[in-house]
Amino acid sequence: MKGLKRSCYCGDVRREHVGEKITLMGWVNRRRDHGGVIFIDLRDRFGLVQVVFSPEVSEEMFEIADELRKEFVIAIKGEVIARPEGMVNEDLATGAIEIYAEELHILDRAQTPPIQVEDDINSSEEMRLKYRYLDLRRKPMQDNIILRHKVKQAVRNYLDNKDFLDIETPMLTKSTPEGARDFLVPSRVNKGQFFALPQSPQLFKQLLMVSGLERYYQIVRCFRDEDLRADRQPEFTQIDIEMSFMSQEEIMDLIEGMIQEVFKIAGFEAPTEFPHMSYHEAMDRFGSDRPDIRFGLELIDVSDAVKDAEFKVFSGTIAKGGQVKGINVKGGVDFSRKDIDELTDFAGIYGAKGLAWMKIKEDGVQSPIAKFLAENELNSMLDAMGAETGDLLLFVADTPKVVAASLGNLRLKIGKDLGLIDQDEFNFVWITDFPLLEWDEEAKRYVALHHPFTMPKEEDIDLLDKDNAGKVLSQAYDLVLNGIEIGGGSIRINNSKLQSKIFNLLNMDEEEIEEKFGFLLEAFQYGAPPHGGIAFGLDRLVMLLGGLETIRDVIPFPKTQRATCLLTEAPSMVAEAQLEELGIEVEEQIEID
RNA sequence: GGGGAUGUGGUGGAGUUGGUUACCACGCCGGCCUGUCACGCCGGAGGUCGCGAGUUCGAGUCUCGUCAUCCUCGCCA
Repeated sequence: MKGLKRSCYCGDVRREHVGEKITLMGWVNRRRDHGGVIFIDLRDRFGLVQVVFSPEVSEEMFEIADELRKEFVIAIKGEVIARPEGMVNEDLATGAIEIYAEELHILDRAQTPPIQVEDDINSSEEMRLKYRYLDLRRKPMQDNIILRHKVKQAVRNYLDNKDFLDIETPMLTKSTPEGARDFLVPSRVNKGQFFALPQSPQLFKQLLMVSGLERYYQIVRCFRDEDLRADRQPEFTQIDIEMSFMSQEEIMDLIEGMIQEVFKIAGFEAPTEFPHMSYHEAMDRFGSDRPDIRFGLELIDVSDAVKDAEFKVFSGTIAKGGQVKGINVKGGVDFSRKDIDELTDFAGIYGAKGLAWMKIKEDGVQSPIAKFLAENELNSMLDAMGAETGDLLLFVADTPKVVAASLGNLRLKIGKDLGLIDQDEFNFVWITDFPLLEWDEEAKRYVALHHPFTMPKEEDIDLLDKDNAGKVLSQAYDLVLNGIEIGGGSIRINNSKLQSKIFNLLNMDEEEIEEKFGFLLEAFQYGAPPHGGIAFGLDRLVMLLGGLETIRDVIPFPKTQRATCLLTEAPSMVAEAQLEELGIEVEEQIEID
């Protein structure tokens, strides 16, 4: 660095430094060449400052400055000068001063960057990912990274103050059934055997409770080999927490305190409202277990009103155990036929076979289905829906699952399209009282809704048999922010008999239980404390705090939707010798014409 | 595995019913300019229109296939 020592950051120079000789290092953000004088905006992580090159200060440096281009890395030494009156830049934190450069050293030259380093995105995400190191020079991206850091720091401070220990758990671990597809890692020492990367440190944190560590946390990478989405990456970061001797309510209280701390440190007002809602109520009113309750447009059940209707689409569906529900789009009477067709197609994505509609006009109800409904049926529908002149009512008749998915998502779409959502609001809700198990029609067995280590509600434990298991509720809780699940947890089973019973209900035989979870059941035989915990999706939390649309913007080096890294071009082929060492053969792709 | 959107100089976009020299902005290069800060002015370079077939006298434009990126259903305890 040419023997120079950086004396301060570009963004930190202020009026009080006037008269001082300082040394700055950074990147050339912009060059303005006025012939007789050259201005450089010098950038480092902390901001921008204007550097002036004038032949009156140094003829030699002025000539070198002529060579400077965008993204050159330079060091300059010079005096801080107060800008003359009228030349102060109010938009810049350092706008009251400028540096008259007496020394200039080019530390590294730069080719013209393929994407421009500017605040406003001027390139496709594909380009940004390929040149991520340049994309990350942009201030909005650096802000995201800094926000992420602050959130992690707030979590650490809060939990540290509450006697939690940061404890690491293995990344090379055991593949388990249930849950997401595992990423596998072949074992060279034990050919033909595989480690799995953790989907979460679930079992280890429970074992740490058995070990008596009492309060554990870890900000930890987790891996799930499933298809990607805007808010799903194959590797993501979890704030993982577990504690002993705490009830569900105590855990939720503690977590609310953590969220408040995170918001404060991230520069937001601490949220105060953390309402609770049962899973059943969430599904009923919003068609989702992660309801966005920033707006209304709730789902209303009209099954009772139409169960005997001549209209078979309604009555027939109810007879088969289905339901008919609707949403009331206030003032939606102006929706065109084309608009409604589009909504119908949208509902179809989620399995709805159709979308019935009614427009409430001055002169009565306009609807293609009105003629199939008796007057009293129509009236009780309108009554249930709270219909008024100017409203558009939309109905779906199907299984409860399809009704919830289609109307729930339709509600979100219309809420967004109509601008019913306050974008600046942070709205939390705890979802509780989840069913412990869900019947999987395809697999013909129960599957765990949360995970198989979740403690049933104490009063429901007697119901744990093949016939009634679907009715059992669990001591599980999800924290939902603005319609996105940011955390989920539960009180865990700490008793090997009960745990075995759950495994049995999940259709695991004794042999499989022993092979997959023998170590856990054994651990529970040596004095396991009551315990529970929660895990937060750090990426999603930071995304929401940053007002962003995708977690890729808060992950320095994310994968594309096809799970590749455009920067490193991973994954890639490996040398034959590497495979041989692992005892792995790759099947040739057979091409068929 | 399914549905949808997009792909045009370095970057982002426009390109009409298929029609002859593919346009704009930013960036880049050169010149001028001592107060700009998205500097300005003048000039210039830069294109296998993602790739491959097909239709046509003629394809950036139409058809089919394919690849890539994004959104999404399934999937994600």
